[in-house]
Amino acid sequence: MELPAWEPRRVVAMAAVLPEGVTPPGTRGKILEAGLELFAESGFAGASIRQIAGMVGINSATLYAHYPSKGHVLAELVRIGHEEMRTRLTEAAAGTADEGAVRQLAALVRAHVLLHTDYPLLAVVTNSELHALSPELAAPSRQLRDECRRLLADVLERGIKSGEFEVDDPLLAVTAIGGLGVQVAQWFGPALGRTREQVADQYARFALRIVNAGH
Amino acid sequence: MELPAWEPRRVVAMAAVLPEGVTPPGTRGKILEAGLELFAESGFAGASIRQIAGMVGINSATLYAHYPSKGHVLAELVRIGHEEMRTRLTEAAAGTADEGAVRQLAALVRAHVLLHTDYPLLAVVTNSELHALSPELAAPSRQLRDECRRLLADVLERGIKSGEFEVDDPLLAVTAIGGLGVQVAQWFGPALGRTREQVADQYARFALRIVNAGH
Amino acid sequence: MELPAWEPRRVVAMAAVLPEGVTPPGTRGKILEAGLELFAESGFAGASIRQIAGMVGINSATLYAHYPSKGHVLAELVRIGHEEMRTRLTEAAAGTADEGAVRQLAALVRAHVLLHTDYPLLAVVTNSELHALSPELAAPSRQLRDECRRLLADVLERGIKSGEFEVDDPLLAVTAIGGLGVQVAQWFGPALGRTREQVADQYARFALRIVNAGH
Amino acid sequence: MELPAWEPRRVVAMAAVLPEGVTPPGTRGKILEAGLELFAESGFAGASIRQIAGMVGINSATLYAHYPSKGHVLAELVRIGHEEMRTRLTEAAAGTADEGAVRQLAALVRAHVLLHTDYPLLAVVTNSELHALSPELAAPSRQLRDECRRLLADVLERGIKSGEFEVDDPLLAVTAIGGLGVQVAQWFGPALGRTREQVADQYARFALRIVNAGH
DNA sequence: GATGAATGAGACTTCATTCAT
DNA sequence: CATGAATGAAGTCTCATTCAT
Repeated sequence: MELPAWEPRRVVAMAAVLPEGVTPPGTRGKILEAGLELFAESGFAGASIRQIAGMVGINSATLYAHYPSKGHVLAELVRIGHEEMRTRLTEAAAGTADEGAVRQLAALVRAHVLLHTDYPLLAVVTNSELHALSPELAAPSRQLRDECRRLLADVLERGIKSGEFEVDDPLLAVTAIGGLGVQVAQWFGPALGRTREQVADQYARFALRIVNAGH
Repeated sequence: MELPAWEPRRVVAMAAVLPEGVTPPGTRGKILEAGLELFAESGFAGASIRQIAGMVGINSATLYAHYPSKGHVLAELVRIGHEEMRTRLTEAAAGTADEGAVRQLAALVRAHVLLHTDYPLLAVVTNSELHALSPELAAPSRQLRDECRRLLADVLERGIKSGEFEVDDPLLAVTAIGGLGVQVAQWFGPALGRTREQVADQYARFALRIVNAGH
Repeated sequence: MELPAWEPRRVVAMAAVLPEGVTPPGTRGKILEAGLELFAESGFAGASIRQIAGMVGINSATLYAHYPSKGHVLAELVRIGHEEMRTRLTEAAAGTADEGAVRQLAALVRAHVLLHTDYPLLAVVTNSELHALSPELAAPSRQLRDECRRLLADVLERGIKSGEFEVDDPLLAVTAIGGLGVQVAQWFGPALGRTREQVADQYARFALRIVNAGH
Repeated sequence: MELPAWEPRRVVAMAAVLPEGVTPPGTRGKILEAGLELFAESGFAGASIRQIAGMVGINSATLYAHYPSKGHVLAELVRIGHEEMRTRLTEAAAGTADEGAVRQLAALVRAHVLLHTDYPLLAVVTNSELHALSPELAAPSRQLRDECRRLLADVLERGIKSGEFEVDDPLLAVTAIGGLGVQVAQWFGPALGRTREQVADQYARFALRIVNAGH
């Protein structure tokens, strides 16, 4: 097996893409995209307001006409990331509510993985920079995050109750499955030679095996 | 299922512990431990030389009598982390060389997980701050990291060849399994209510299921 | 004797009141009042154009439709303050032109004190922020100020010549008497428990004693 | 009477002199002196850290090796000023404790005036920039200030009780007398053509007249 | 009149690092 | 081995002001 070269960077992907419809118009949106790229690459502390402004092509003071502080730029990114996650997972759960836990878990994991293949930068920032926010700025995102964890835990519980899943330690299982998707953002890219769908399907199968579905 | 409260911090663990026998004596060692704690909590860019010195109880200028730069402190931590990983994985592989791929994979995953339960701060720094190092300082660690990935990949290939494992996409499987352990560092702690052994055993089972061992 | 608590603020009074008939109508007047309050509290350098605009409820750019610069707001306040002083002192002098120097000095000091009890914020700004103006903007106010000092000096000279006053050092006397009133603006307020008239009468007596009237 | 030209500056004096024995040695002392001059001339908000550093001849960052913030420089100046005032007034009161209230009041006013002729810049900063300090930094100075006001009030009460003074409104009298000295700092200088002793003696006589001593 | 966006300058402060002692 | 003092660069953010709309 040939292992692709591993790069000591935070993310492999490069394009700072935000979900459709959420990017504010004009300068405000450009600031958000520049912040996304720089926060993903260097972390919140490692990215400077001047770098962001420079990437946008504005004076660094102009940034403050759009966001009251560097933290607010991160907060908006983190909020967008968490809302997209909540939307996608909720839709996945809702779309399979009438089906068994197996299909619902698969749908959730697929959605989770696709979120990370589609917006790897956003996912990295969302997952690993939340700690840099003040409690007030972090609060909305924390709540969304809890909702998502709950969603996955509920499906697991449902499958266990119905006998579809066989799990020794449900908490560890939900943690492991949730972690699977998170990691995707750090290596998914065109160099991998696999489509987003292929990765999502494969990871859904991994998740089903972890819970011993079809035992 | 009750989900433990999720905290937006980089690590749950608190004690800045380094593997036995590798901590330099005296001030040099204290600097390393302080750096470990601060880099884990705030990242390389977010931690300052004065914070480190303050935690050690020395003047920030004194730090330069022990390390030539802030980057060298991180580099030593990252090197220690990678060497510990290499050592543990190599020993796990060597100790099961005469057994089947199933037992060898289990041993590798157990070792990988235990590395992250035993040195969560070091693991976080090792995994997520390597990008902050210059290529020269990062080079030794990159090589160790490749060795470890190779180790895991080889076991997988062996198991596939022997028919013990049944895997659609070996690369994704090795990636997923490797990622399992990495995540452990971010949430393992006493509040979890599980011992390191319990987590390691469980995760080893997850890995075996992912490769469909005992199909 | 119970000393009222001393507060390290520039003024005790709070209402930003301007003399009747001099406040420009509309936004222009509101800017002037906001500037008065902020310059009195924080000084010219310590108050920002945005604070002023915020207090008025307009955009900071709008301020420039009414005044060409921050300095011009201060200049107008300082001019108003000096003109009010000149008006009041001139009237006091004119109203007692036919009486003796004793009554004229009393009238002048009373007027001076009442000016400071009635417009303490304006007096503070007028007295202590003139230095922040460019020479051109400060020139008109400097002239008014000289006129007022001249007015007081003339009464003193008259009283000395007539034998009503007995003064060792006229310059020091006029300086001390002038300084008496200036200080009033910094502590006069409702908490003092004395009316403006009481303070004015008392200070007039102090002035007469300083010049040894009725020796 | 010829009135000396009045300058719209905060102080007439120029030399940034601190009381003997209180100036810290080396750079720390030079920073204090530069801060004294600039705060007196432009106020706390109007003087910049770079101006101070420039006047000392150091990089602005170096200032922070000696004082933790701009506010701490002002706080030390204000403290020195208040301590010098307390020392001088206390000595004046103590040196005349065995004499009558008349001589004690004269001694106090003389001391107060001389303080302002000797350290006019320090007096201006001490009197008019205390408001710029945070409550914590201002606290020590506020206490000293209260002590001094109490000292003057006590002498007045003593003189009233003994019949040496005849005062309608003691609070206004103590306020007026205290204000006399404060103003001195703003105009005393060589151009005045009077020595410090002459001004102090004259002002002491003014004070005694205000309280109607020798009626 | 009023505004949002923009800017160059500069505010205070912290950064990693150096060096004489 | 340790330090205090120093520095140039850079940090985040606010300043007064301008201009097209």
